[in-house]
Amino acid sequence: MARKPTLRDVSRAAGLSVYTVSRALSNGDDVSAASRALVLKVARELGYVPNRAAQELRKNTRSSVAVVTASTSNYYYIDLMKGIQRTLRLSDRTAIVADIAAEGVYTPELEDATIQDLIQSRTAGVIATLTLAPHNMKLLEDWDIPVVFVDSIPHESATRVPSITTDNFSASMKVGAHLGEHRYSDWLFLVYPARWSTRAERERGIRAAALKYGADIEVLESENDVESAYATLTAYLDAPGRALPRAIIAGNNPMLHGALRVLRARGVRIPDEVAVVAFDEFAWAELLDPPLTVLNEDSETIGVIAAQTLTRIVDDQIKAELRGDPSTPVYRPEDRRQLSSDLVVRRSCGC
Amino acid sequence: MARKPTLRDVSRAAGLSVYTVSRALSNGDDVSAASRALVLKVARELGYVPNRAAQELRKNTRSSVAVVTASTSNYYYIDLMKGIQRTLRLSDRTAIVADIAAEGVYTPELEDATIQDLIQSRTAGVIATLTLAPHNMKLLEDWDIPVVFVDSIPHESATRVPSITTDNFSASMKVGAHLGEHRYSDWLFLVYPARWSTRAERERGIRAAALKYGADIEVLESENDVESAYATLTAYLDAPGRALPRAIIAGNNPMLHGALRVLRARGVRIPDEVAVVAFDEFAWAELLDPPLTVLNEDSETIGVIAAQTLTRIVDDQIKAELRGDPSTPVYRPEDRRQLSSDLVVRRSCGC
DNA sequence: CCTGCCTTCCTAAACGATTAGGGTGATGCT
DNA sequence: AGCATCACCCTAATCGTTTAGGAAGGCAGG
Repeated sequence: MARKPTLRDVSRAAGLSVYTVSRALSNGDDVSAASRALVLKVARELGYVPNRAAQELRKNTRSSVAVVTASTSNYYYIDLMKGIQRTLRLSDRTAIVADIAAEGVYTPELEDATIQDLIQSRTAGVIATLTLAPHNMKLLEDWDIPVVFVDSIPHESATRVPSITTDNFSASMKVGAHLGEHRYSDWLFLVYPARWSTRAERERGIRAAALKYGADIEVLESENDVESAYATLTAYLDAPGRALPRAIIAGNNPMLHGALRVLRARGVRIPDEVAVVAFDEFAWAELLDPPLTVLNEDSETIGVIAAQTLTRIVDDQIKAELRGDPSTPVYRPEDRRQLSSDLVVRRSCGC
Repeated sequence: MARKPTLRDVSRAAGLSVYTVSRALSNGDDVSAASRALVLKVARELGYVPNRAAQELRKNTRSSVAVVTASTSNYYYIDLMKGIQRTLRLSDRTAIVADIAAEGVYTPELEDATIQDLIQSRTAGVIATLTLAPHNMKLLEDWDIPVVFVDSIPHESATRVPSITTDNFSASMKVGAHLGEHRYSDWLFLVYPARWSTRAERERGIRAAALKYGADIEVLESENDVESAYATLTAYLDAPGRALPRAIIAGNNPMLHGALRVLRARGVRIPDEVAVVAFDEFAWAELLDPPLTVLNEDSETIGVIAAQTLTRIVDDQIKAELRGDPSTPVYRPEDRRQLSSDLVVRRSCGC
């Protein structure tokens, strides 16, 4: 198109002022039925589409929400996004995904750059899947950008910030209890670093369960990807005089994948020699060999609730601003939610 | 923060004009070293962050690229996004994901609304994973927004629009040839609808291979999700007098998932009774029972190339605009690329 | 006829950045 | 001295919207 039509073009073509055109298009009053019809007709003919940058600048509003993540290759992420997108659509907002792991590895520099970028675009709000650096939380707070954590918790200094997680402690207890009932007495917990904040509660739950059932528990930490998990577990098992554990608990999908690869490489039979259970349900679990017993945390629902919470906070901000009140986001205590989860029992646990 | 600092605030605090401040911050010349240092210091102290809406409005630039998809739950999508994000980051652009399938089902209305939304935000460009309706292509063209298709092709009216796909015909021939060499003579191709444009070439390749190896080929179409695939295949096999095919070719991940579930439910042994091969490699394929023979199409590379192509087109547009030329996107013939792919041979084919 | 009150529309000022065009001294050259 | 050149900085217009603050006309009631 030679020149993209603007409001002014429509106004000229319709013989009305930009004011009237603007009002007509935004369904405001102050416009006669005849004018409105004319404006709509002309706008359609010209193919007018409002410029959102201009709207946002003038109205001081923003329409997109950022999802900050470092684990787009984790499968639970797909369901999470599904829930988020579905919910945001209801309030005409869009999600933008900001992955702060370049080539699969998290870097603090990228986190900083990303946050800077989000502030530049004056994002309406942030949904974070991992704990953000305190100075970045400060930055977002300064700019009145609300944050909601999913499956992760904020830095301890920000205890008011909402967070939607599974009740990881209870979940881990469930996992542990199941192993305990099988009378396995020697567990290995293969887990990602504490930067992903679910780690702490999951470990606490597993340890509590081990204590309760009188099992030995070893916690083995690996970087959060399949290759690292494979290497770490292999090195662990290769240590002199080390015997196979009776049960392996995989902290998430990459840990599970690495562990299964190790067991297969060594020809270890599941669950006869080693039982396996894992956190985070995924589509193929039912078809693996053997079908996997997995903790299902319903990430789609988590996504929905997170998006609802954020939407509410943002809407409250807008209302406050209209009243002339400061637009600092207001967090409610009930925005901190822990969802329960189920153990999907299949075959890998020995059932 | 009470009031967010603007360029004017910085200029006042530094005792310089907005012009000088703007130049200093954007690394332009026309500014003394002393002033620049002062400006940077003041800007940092005030916590100034430029407002991108204002920048984009004034400079008539845009910084985000939209990925239009209807299959976020397909696993290849993860790798695709990885490639796209990684590439866009190099030119300081961000990807926004626009899913035009609500609740997993594609709707034309949502496609229209999404395109409208993209034009409102004056997206720099679009990467589409499925064929878009002709009137929407027209709209994007009117607004000079370039489009690149990945793993899909544009509507026949838009033959110049770039498209990065695997060479699906050759790929299917490879799949078929492998089955042919196993001397299987009775194939079933379980496949998604033609709305996903890879369907046509994949079917053509499979048929060609069947002809070449003298095999019988049946094409069974299902909606593009696991449940539908399961239902469709079950209904097919339950028809009176129907025998099991010797080999099943699954058109993509959801088809494969549905098929495997059916075979498991019926206690069919793979590959002894029925061999299975599938399109689209995915992480768990090596761990399934049995490990799956799969066509690997390297979606990450596809993502990278698509993003590079789009970036180049957009950059050309910007240059043209600076020269005063029309900013219609220019597509080159070599932007239509077909990538080769490998068959990852594991066990499910009978090897 | 005057007044008040709608309804409908307009003018012009924002929003926060970029930048064309112009000004001011200092410096160097003839 | 006179003049050109340069480095540095400023004023003000501009991008495409929204909206406060009228203004004009019509109508009803006194």
